[in-house]
Amino acid sequence: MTMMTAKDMPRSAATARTGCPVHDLKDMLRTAGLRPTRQRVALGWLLFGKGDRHVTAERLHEEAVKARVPVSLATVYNTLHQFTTAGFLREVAVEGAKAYFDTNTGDHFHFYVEDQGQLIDINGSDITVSHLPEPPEGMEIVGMDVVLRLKPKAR
Amino acid sequence: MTMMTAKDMPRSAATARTGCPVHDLKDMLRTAGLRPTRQRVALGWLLFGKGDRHVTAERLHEEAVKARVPVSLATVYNTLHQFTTAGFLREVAVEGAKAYFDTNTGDHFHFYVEDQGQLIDINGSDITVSHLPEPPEGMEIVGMDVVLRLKPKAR
DNA sequence: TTACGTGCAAATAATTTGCAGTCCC
DNA sequence: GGGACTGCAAATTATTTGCACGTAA
Repeated sequence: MTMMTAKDMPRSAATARTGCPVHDLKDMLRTAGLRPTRQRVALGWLLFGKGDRHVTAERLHEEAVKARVPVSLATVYNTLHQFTTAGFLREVAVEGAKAYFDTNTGDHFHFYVEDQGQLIDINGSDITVSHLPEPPEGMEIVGMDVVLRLKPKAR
Repeated sequence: MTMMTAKDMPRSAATARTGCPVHDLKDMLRTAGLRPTRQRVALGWLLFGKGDRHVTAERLHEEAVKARVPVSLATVYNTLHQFTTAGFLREVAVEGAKAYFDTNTGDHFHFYVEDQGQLIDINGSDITVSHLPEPPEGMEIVGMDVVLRLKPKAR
């Protein structure tokens, strides 16, 4: 492994599909061995229905409640982890205790606005990481995180 | 900003000094406006006395207790954050709720062994990140994290 | 029907905070 | 001596778990 750019990255699982979104979602879930329950379909709809997103469990829970899909916070956590295990989401570690989940499942890069706790995708950039070192014996690289931390410019 | 390699990175604050280590430590603290209390000197000693390290608050607390420097976990947290604010440490976000503190304060790169929660410096490597994108208007890039996640090789 | 899911509330884990007592300058 | 520092315990925050009940296949 030596080189990788943002352009190589796979897109999110949902955008690869066509046809009836709800039907596709159910298929997605079944393929992963997950029953397409009301909650999972609703959360999947919120997550994959509008392009790439970054959410915390708490924010997704708020959204679901607003969308009149009452679901417990615990189930949101369960579902996010099931989706992650299934490969529909990727967990992004940025700082502190908050876990962010990203619908763009490939290795890719982020801006992180420290003061707002906001994650921003770096898309279609020429950003390149080269000369990756060999992993230690018996290990393999399973992912790469690149986070550029932002702050308001001092003036 | 376009290019940056591990070789450009500054070393840790402590290794830049010479002479009596304890004296230097106290100087370091005073310079940062921190009183050189017993606990802070002891923690500084543990942190900067043996080259670059990565610690969690909990591990450092264990070490301090073993080294017969009883200090409360709360004070360890306080001290780690004070050192970070002063620029002696850098916080590394890798995953979950754990915060790692690194005595190497420059932007640099890590391996992270997911199963063991272990951080490994990538030192003296040719790893290069180029073509960094411009930050959004009014923002500036204040740091970069690159984490390569490792797992035991499947065989 | 029946195993898988869900919701709730309680349990954990990591970290922070309030405050009374202690220590450096 | 006085404000900065520390330790303890309680409070927060983010997340997980146990278990009775509900529901998709």
